[in-house]
Amino acid sequence: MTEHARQGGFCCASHSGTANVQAILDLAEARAKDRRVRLTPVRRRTLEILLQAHGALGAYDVLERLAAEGFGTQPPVAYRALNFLVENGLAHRIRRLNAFTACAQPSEDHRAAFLICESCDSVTEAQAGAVNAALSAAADAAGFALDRATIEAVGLCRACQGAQA
Amino acid sequence: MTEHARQGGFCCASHSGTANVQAILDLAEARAKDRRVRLTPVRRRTLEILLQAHGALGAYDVLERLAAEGFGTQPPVAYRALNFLVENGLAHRIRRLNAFTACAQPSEDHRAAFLICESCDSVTEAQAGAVNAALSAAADAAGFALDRATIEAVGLCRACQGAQA
DNA sequence: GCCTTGACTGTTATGATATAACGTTAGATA
DNA sequence: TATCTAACGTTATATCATAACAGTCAAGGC
Ligand SMILES: [Zn+2]
Ligand SMILES: [Zn+2]
Ligand SMILES: [Zn+2]
Ligand SMILES: [Zn+2]
Repeated sequence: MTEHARQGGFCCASHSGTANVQAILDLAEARAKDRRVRLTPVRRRTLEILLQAHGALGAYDVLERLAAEGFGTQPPVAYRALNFLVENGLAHRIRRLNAFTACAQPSEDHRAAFLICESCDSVTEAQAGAVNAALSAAADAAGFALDRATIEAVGLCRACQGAQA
Repeated sequence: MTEHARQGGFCCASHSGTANVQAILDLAEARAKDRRVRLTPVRRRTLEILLQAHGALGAYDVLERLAAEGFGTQPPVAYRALNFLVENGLAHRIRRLNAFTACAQPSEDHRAAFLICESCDSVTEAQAGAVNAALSAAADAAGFALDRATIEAVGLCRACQGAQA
């Protein structure tokens, strides 16, 4: 699901180097230590899979890859690893796509918004400070104690606007 | 799914009168005429079911009620009616709950945000003008052509804050 | 009026997403 | 090493959603 064609060795800039991936994996290790949770092999590998993915991946996509590498073959294997990553701020769940994506800025305590392209299914993580502030205000006005929020925008990414849809 | 207990004849103020329900049904009729679409019996009844519901209803909940009243018994019956209502601004889909809810302000061209209570599963439709403005700005900054958005907040409603969670 | 046409309904069948429950394994702790 | 718990992998099942097709109905052209 939601995987776009690659062109040559790498599909795009954000996947053309391992430097960034490595940095995030290092950060994940550090955070796990910090929080006294374990970044086990399945969990780590799941994060790598998300980081290397083009766009968000469904749980069953992740599972397929894990199974091919000798990890478990059944859905809970993928769901557990993905939920771990989400709980620890290393991945996000994109509800509109029934999919997951690695967090692009795991070092920040950000509440992200996602920009989902209807044409190519790409998912971009946007800065959502202002959006969350506005949402907090709206929640306050309603007497609602806001914990967290899902903010997902649908439209056309820059690339697909040129090619239109 | 997501149905809370009722207490006596009616569960709460928003369901204690038919006046508002009737007004919305009338508005739905008018809008259908306007748009040259048909508010058929299943569709109308589906809207009524949502309006009378306590919180959001899953498609299969709606289906169960429809089937009991002599409409079709299979999932597409419910999904089609629900999709019609959503497309015509008479209902909203709550992705976090895999559920649907009648629009509380169908007369406005609003882009709604939803406040979902973790404790009682109630869903409140909040004014989201400012939130959408902020989201538009974030999308612009990313070169993203925003079409529409899903904004769902999770937390505690006013009533459940008192009773804590 | 009556026929054409497209929208609507209902069905069967299947696909896609997600979790419950349980026995086993492996890390941490003492 | 003994013990305890988190994590893993499995089976089984629950839940959500759509594809495809046949019969029905209502609006618009003649
Ligand atoms: Zn993130
Ligand atoms: Zn695109
Ligand atoms: Zn609404
Ligand atoms: Zn509540």
